[in-house]
Amino acid sequence: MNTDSKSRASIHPLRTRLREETGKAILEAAEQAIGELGFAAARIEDVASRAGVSVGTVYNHFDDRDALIEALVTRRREELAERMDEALQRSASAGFAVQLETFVRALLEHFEAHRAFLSALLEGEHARTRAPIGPRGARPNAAMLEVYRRAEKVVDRGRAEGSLREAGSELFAVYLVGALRGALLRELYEPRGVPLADRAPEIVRFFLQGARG
Amino acid sequence: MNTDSKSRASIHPLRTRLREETGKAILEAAEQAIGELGFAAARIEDVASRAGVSVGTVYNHFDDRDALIEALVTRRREELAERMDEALQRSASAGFAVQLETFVRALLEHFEAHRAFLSALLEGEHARTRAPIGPRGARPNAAMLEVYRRAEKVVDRGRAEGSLREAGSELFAVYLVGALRGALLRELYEPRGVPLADRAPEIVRFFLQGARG
Amino acid sequence: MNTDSKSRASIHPLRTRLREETGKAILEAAEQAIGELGFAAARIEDVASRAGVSVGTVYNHFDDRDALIEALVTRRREELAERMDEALQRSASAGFAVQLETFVRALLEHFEAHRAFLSALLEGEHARTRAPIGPRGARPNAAMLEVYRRAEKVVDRGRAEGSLREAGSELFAVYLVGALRGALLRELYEPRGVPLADRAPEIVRFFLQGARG
Amino acid sequence: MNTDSKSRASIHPLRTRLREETGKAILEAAEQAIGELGFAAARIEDVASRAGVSVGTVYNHFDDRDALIEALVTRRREELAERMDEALQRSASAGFAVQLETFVRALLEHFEAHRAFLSALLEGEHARTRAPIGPRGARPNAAMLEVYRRAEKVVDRGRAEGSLREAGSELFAVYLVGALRGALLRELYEPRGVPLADRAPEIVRFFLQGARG
DNA sequence: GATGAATGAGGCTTCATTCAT
DNA sequence: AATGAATGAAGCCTCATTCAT
Repeated sequence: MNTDSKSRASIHPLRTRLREETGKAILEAAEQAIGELGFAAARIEDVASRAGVSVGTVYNHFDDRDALIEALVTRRREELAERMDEALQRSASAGFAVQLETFVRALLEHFEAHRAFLSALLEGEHARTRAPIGPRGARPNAAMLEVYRRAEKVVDRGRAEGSLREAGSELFAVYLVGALRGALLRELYEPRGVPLADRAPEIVRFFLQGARG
Repeated sequence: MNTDSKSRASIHPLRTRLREETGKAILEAAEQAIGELGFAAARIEDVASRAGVSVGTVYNHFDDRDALIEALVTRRREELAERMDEALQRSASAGFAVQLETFVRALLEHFEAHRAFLSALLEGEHARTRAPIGPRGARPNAAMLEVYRRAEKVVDRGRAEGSLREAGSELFAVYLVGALRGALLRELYEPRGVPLADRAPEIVRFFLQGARG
Repeated sequence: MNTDSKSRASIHPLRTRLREETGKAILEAAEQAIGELGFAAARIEDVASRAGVSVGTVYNHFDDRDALIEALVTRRREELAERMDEALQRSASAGFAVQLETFVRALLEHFEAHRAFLSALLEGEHARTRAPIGPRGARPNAAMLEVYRRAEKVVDRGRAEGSLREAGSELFAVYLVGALRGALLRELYEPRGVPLADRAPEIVRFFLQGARG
Repeated sequence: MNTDSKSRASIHPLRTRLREETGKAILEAAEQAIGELGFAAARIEDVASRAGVSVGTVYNHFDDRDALIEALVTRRREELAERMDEALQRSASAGFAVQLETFVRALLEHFEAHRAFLSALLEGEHARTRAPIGPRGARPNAAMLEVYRRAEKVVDRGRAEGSLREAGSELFAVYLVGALRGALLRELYEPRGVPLADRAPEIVRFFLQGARG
């Protein structure tokens, strides 16, 4: 959002609150619009109408389209990071397998909560807006980087304590996230009634033992 | 492409050949442009200039932007399908593990051959052009469906002959493709010198034994 | 026009008024542009510049080029219908010959008021925009249908009260409108100083007595 | 057409003949295309395909689109002029009323023979192609001028020999042609089985006696 | 701050015209 | 001469962004 909301918080707390409410409503509308229409097709007008405000108001809260999307992605990424970190901390003292499952479950839950947006986010694991600026080339999006970083950490622990083998382990995190992502997309296309998070043990088992054992 | 090229092919074989060359050149230019700029940002002009033709020529070969993209995606999908089927047949008489690796290798090779485009294709595992078709949001793209279908077949064989366990097996294909996809994206972001296909044994081992064994 | 202008009219009456003004200005600019350039040659840009707005604004008011033209034609047709009906009612109690002349005069006056546009409207007594609707070719345009309908009514009255003969009378309305149209076009090509409406008695005399009597 | 066909007529009579055949076929195709699609919408490709030749061939015969249309209009106009003149001469020695009817009949027959094209020709009694060049403004098309000229002549004779009154007579030709045109359009929209030419007596009666007598 | 009409750059598409074969 | 693919100027339309109220 445009203003640094701290500065006047004490002077106009209500106004500030309202402003923040509107900002959040716009972000949620953007998530919804992008979920329904995709990054490329979602127009500012789509966001505004879903938020129940005018286009002008959207621009009162965000500098431009890119800033809006960036704010949305950033916020979701931070929420995801928090959730992952919380899960990792909570299970830090448990065994590796438990921590692993806790981590996987956290991811599944987060995606379940933002299923619509997820669709569009996974769309570009490497984010890309309309007008590419600067030298093009694939870049993993920041959210996925956060995920990979934590996944690496968990894998590292497993390897350190001998729960995972060394050979070929540099891609374990990648495989784990990939398998997870596969499960998510499948759920997206062929939704089952079951909560997504219930798949966690199964995924962990696959990760640890593979499809044979 | 627009042609019913057969009709006069016998009269002007050269011209027909040239026409087909142009069509192919445009498709390749489209692949390149989309690879560089993304589905949403690639303009017809970008395609035309990369193909060394004028915009008008693109429209002499394809009805509109969507038709061009569809033609490209379809062609690549068919090539991929052929490659997968060839691999499966070639290894049909070999053991399950060998067939699995052959299959994985075929996928890796195909993606390596179309690395640029791949980036954009994975972008939307659920394809979505401008106008989302129908009210529905996510749909797996046709190419991925072809992949899943074959992967299921391979997994089925493994399960049938007792090489894979039953429990949780309905998502094995999904995990396999997911892990593979993870490896591909990683390669995209942090390319190594090694041919991608060399990763096949490692991925198969992970799939069969998991990260523990 | 695109508006459902009522919805917020009470909130911003001024803005609503302005919006309607703009819409009307665009319609008038379209009439002018079409009058000068013809249906086929008049570009949206021509309309916009004559209205003193940008292209975008035209599209804020009308869905597309066809909608704009349709709106214009419809509006003029309705005005014409009103004018004709008013004339017919005003002269309903007068004698047949008087009513006939009043009717003719109303038509002449209307066309005089929209001389520029008239040229283009008569251009296609059978309307035809870009895409001919259906496989069929010629269709009388709606405005002329309105004219014919009223002309038939007047003729019917004349016949009913014995002022017109029966024989061959089914085309009398057509002849009347045709003769009128001829006079209009002549005026268009070789304008005289006299108000067009002054020709009414002459035309009526020709219609009733022919060129002999 | 481009070449002055006389120059080589004696050297390559066959080739010349073929060339002329093609040219005529293209003109007829153009008439057909314009009849179906309208002046504005008929593309060179539409003409070429109807003529069974390629676009290039059209350009081998006519300098550009305007030249093609002009050639078509000119040819039809000349045919019409011939037909009218023949009718006038044939009936020169007959009475005025007979000549009038002969003239009207000739017009009706001509239009019947080119009904499709007629539709488009009447569309613009003042011709107007895509890109208007020079100062715009309504101009009667040349074909109609030919018609008016002859109609005036006939009317003049009638007036000279006292068959028509003087008062208001300067527009009699205009009324006559207008009434005729009305009848033609009516036939176009609501075709009857009867040959159009059979309407001649009726129209003449209306012209001479009006709708009353 | 909210509103929504106005703006105009930019993308898509058409089609008259050219020209190598 | 005929062919038809290539060309590119020009028109339609969209939508991010601005700004007066």
